[in-house]
Amino acid sequence: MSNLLERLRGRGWRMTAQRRVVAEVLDGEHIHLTADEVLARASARLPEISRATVYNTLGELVSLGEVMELPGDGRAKRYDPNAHRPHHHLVCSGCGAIRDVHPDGDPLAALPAAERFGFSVSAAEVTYRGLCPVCAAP
Amino acid sequence: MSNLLERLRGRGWRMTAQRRVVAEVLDGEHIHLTADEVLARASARLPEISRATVYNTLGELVSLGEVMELPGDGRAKRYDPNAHRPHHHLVCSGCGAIRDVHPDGDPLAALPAAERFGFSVSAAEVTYRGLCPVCAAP
DNA sequence: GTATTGACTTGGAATCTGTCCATCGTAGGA
DNA sequence: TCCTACGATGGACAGATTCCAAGTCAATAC
Repeated sequence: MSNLLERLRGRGWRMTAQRRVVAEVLDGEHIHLTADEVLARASARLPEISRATVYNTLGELVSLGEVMELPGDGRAKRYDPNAHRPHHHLVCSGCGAIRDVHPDGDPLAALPAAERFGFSVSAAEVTYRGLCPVCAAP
Repeated sequence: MSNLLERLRGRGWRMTAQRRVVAEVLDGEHIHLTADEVLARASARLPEISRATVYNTLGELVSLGEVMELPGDGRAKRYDPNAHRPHHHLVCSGCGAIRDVHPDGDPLAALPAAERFGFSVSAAEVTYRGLCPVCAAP
């Protein structure tokens, strides 16, 4: 992600302090923050950043393909910066922790033509559910 | 689903007109209604039913494992009554139409132990995305 | 059949997410 | 350095869901 800012600048993105901070907050592995969490972390570095700007910037990063939007299991969507490397997600039913995972094979291949209802199917997202070591312990 | 009411009664569910109507509304194949749509259809049969009751009843059906909750691609969650028969979903990126599908094999098997991070993984949900025949036609 | 009681329902307020908009500020080119 | 178009701001707004206090009723016991 360190070169994300370079890439964005190369695409004609106007660089501002706010956008830089949002991009920095999303840097790392197994990061799956809600917009509100992004706002909280960004505010710690740039207190005057506004909620609208966080939403705008996240929306732009998503449509640029740099960030993946995950349908929230609870209410809020989560934002995953590893959009350039295809992966799926493993979610703890107890505490909600999320890990990026890489299953074998292509899940798309498992859907027979007879089950496609004439759709042109282009992608498959897999969500695995279970209990993390901590929540499974009691 | 016709025996859903029997099963619920057997589990000690207190049967009320409201709960019966909500359960009836969810009867069928390829049913994926939002809470608001459930309310609208339930109101047609029982005009005085309240929104809160619909949410309460849907929440109970979900925690009883009778109904599956689908994270809404747009805003509102959708409720799928076929929870007793495992299946996955095919969603049209154009119009949002949803079909129940049954891929070959068990997607759980595709996740190697090394990718499970110590979780006890118990389920996998697959969402296929593509364009339905109507939306694919230019 | 009637009384009883605790679970269920109600409707409106509150909350949580996310979007919109008019105005102000500023990055980056001239 | 100056301009200007694009970005940021914050407050209003909207949609979805949850909360709550008060009223209602299904199921059980008598």
